[in-house]
Amino acid sequence: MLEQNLTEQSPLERSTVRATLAVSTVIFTLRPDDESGLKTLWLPLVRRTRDPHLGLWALPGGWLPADEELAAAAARTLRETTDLSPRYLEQLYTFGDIDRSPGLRVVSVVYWALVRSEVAERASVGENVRWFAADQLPPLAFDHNSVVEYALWRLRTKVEYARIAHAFLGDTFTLAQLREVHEAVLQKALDPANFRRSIESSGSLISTDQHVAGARHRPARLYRYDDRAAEHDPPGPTM
Amino acid sequence: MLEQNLTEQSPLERSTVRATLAVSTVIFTLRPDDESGLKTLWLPLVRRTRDPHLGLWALPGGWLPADEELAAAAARTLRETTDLSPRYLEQLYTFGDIDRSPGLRVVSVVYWALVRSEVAERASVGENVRWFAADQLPPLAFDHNSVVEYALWRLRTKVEYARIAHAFLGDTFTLAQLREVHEAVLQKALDPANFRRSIESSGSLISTDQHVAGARHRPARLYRYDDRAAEHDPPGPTM
DNA sequence: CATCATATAGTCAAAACGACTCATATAGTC
DNA sequence: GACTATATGAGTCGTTTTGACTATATGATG
Repeated sequence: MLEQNLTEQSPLERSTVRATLAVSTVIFTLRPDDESGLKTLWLPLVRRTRDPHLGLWALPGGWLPADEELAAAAARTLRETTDLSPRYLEQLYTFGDIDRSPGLRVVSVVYWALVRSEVAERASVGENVRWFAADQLPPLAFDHNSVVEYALWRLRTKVEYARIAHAFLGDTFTLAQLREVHEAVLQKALDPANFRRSIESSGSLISTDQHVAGARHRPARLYRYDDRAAEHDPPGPTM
Repeated sequence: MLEQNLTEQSPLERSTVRATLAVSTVIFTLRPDDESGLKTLWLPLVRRTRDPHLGLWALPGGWLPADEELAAAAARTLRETTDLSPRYLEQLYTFGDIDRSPGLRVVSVVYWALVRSEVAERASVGENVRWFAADQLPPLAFDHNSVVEYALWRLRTKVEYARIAHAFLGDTFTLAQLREVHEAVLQKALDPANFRRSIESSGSLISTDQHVAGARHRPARLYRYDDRAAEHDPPGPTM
């Protein structure tokens, strides 16, 4: 940045043609599939109301204001399209291929976010905002299909070693609910006993003394995510 | 990117104050420590010849030309400061805090790179380019100290599960040389037998029928990195 | 109170891993 | 030419982790 061997003028003087910065967000939630009833990953898209790619669906996002932090811009676009606050927000990747946007050189810093399922149910939907099943997307604007694909890969790999699945749930939840999240993300069934063992050994949950009654079986204990455990998470820039 | 709900004019019209895009690169190589003789991580820095932070050392980089790919810009700054080609180059993170550069809003897409040790030995050094031991850096310009710290964390975690260590070496190398790389990066001794076992089971190397002679002991077999194995590496945007 | 369905606990073998032993092959030394 | 130092490369052993499986607990239902 501000490397001196190349730039003898200020960047604004040097070139009239500059890359433009945008921020986009891949927002995941879990909701029951219409057919199977099983929970699957969904994400909101916005319809483009201008060229390029007018009419196509695209990731929510916008130009980066010079006075707004990157993560704040991602959270804002998330709020504006879904009326939700992210339970988890992390930078995914920066996409900057020259030809990814016709005409203008656009470099997009993409974030990915997780929001709670129940809240997302009543999330705003309109003519220009719609939720799609993450693995059944139509052709999207720009390179957004591959962006989503990469975000999906990141979510699926990270859920296996990081404590992020609880971001889809409320403050307290049963192990069965947490397992349901893992199963939905990984798209495979998990053994309840083994799942319990691995979660317990990770020390990421605190067991409350509350139970959920009403079901036609032994009541399940409610757990809470252990915030103190987050201190042991990998370092580096998050959010 | 090009989100429509927010932006009713083109971004250029909308705001005269825009963020400026830069690309920087953390370039790692291995070289023997002056005292211990053990190989440690080193990286090249450039001295700032203008404000802000005039005189301080900084990561090599520069403004992003609108007609150059992000990774190409990273590789170019790498070539311009070290005269080397990267054996490994990957996007690290995009740093964009509002106050990270005084005055101007600069968003830096940072790459990290590995270059071969032997070649880096004769790499260009000058008044304004110098190599530093990665864990003994002076106070750097901007947020570059934390950038390097994050790059170091990324290198150390990734070398344990990805096949990147060979990027420090030549086309063929002994297992002892590869182990020396791992030991230098992880800063701990590794059991030769166990290291051999894990590498062999990973299937990332092809054994040649060549051996290195001259040493006062049993000659070690030379191995070659298996390019076909790279197909099984994680997907997503690389380089 | 028998039954059902899931929560929770426990078992067992295979695989992965760390620490360790030992035979092998060269170059240098006597 | 025998001996020695040294690192390669193969193998052993016990511990930990992991996946598949079995068994028990408990409230709701009829």
